Amino acid sequence: MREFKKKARILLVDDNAEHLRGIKELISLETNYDIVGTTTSANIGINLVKKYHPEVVIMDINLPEKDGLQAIQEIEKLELGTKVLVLSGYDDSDLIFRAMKLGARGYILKTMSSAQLVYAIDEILAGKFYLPAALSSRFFDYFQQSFKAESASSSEENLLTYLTSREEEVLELLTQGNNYKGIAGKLFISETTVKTHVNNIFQKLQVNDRTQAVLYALNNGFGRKVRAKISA
Amino acid sequence: MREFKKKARILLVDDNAEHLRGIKELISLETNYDIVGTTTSANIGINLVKKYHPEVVIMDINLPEKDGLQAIQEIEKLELGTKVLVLSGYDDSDLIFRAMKLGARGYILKTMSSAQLVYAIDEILAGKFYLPAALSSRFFDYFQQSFKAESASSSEENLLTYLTSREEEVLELLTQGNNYKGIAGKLFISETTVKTHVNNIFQKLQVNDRTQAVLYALNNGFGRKVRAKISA
DNA sequence: ATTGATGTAAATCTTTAGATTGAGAAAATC
DNA sequence: GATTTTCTCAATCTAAAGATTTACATCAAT
Repeated sequence: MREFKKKARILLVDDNAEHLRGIKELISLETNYDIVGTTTSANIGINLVKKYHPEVVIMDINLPEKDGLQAIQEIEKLELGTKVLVLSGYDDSDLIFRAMKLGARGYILKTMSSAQLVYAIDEILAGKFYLPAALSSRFFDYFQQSFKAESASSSEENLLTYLTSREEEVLELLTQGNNYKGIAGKLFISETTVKTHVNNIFQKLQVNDRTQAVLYALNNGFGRKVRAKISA
Repeated sequence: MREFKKKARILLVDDNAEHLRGIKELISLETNYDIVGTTTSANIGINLVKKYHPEVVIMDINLPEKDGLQAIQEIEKLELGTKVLVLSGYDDSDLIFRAMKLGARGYILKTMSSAQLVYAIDEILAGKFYLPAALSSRFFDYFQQSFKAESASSSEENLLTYLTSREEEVLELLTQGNNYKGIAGKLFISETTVKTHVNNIFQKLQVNDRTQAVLYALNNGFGRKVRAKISA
């Protein structure tokens, strides 16, 4: 079934020692898994990741000392290709969203069956992502919600459309923090020409200075970049 | 099986007339669906949504006149609870991501089986989201990638931490497009004091002017908002 | 008690930004 | 062919921004 012969190294992180044993037994039944460690501490978990380079880390989120989300982030920062499967007691939208944002490959609830856990591990080992339908819906609801306010503002007339292509170039350089001299040098035109363009941009965007122009640009999808209203 | 008795109104939008007929026949076999219209035009499709208020719109993305993504956005803007299922020929990550971002409830490929299409429609009618595993993986890859650069930059030293609380207030007002006079008025301090603060901010953020300061602030998670590197 | 950080403010000066007017050349549109 | 946009540039002017120095009061920490 699977395209790898070697056993997959798995690390368990859960603050509840009993739960830890339970999962360990469950997973031990699967011959393809090799549990390289279990711990109740996020910090120890991170060190175990550094030591054993497990393919998968099954991680509880509500850990005592260190936040599970932070642990995910730190594991991702190691760039060892370690895949984190979150095993949480909470189906909170924000938790799911943040876990996935920080690099988790899957998120399942503790109430789910052992078969589902094994399935999730297999999917993740195969390079896929795994979110059960119910959690997936929560994720997407949250995801789309975070873009809603933004598209509402873009429902108004976007003044950026009135800019000429040259003005767009100038504005692009403005959004990179250039002054007149810098823009003139980069576009190989005189400084006074840049001033003309910038003044025309101000008129069209109905702003008074470059800072406001830059802010308008960033908040209205300029340069194919969008400012998402997502809490860090 | 399903918890609604009334037939679900469905609208088909696809620029390929043959394909349109094919889908129509497929869906007609399902007794629970009522196809209220088919069209090859995005604009006509939007008008049909206004007229018939279908539960589900099955929409092709690469339409001639108007972009399918834009059509999704406009349908969402109507706020009729219409659920859009994207039926696309392309499994491009960016397309999937943008479609979901704009409010699509599902995304399936034209190469998929009719059973899968029906399943997708049912899931969406039940209020869930539907993304096949392969497309889901593409989505999450793209999603996580869009946050990666950001967390990388935050791994560097964040100069914003050196600011005093008063300087943060001043910077906050700078990021709202205020000039010296505006900031002075809002903080009930003199303009020269504001200049002092602003100059100190420049020193600490290692920038030369207010535009660069504002850009630094926005790109480094100032004000609990984060700029996601996501294409519009 | 002294030190250091912070917040406030003024004075002065240089530089940049922004507003306005006018104007020529090329390209697109009609 | 005439007209309109667009891009270019200059000159001039006012306003704002930014740099620098000095100074004083407060508060927290040593």
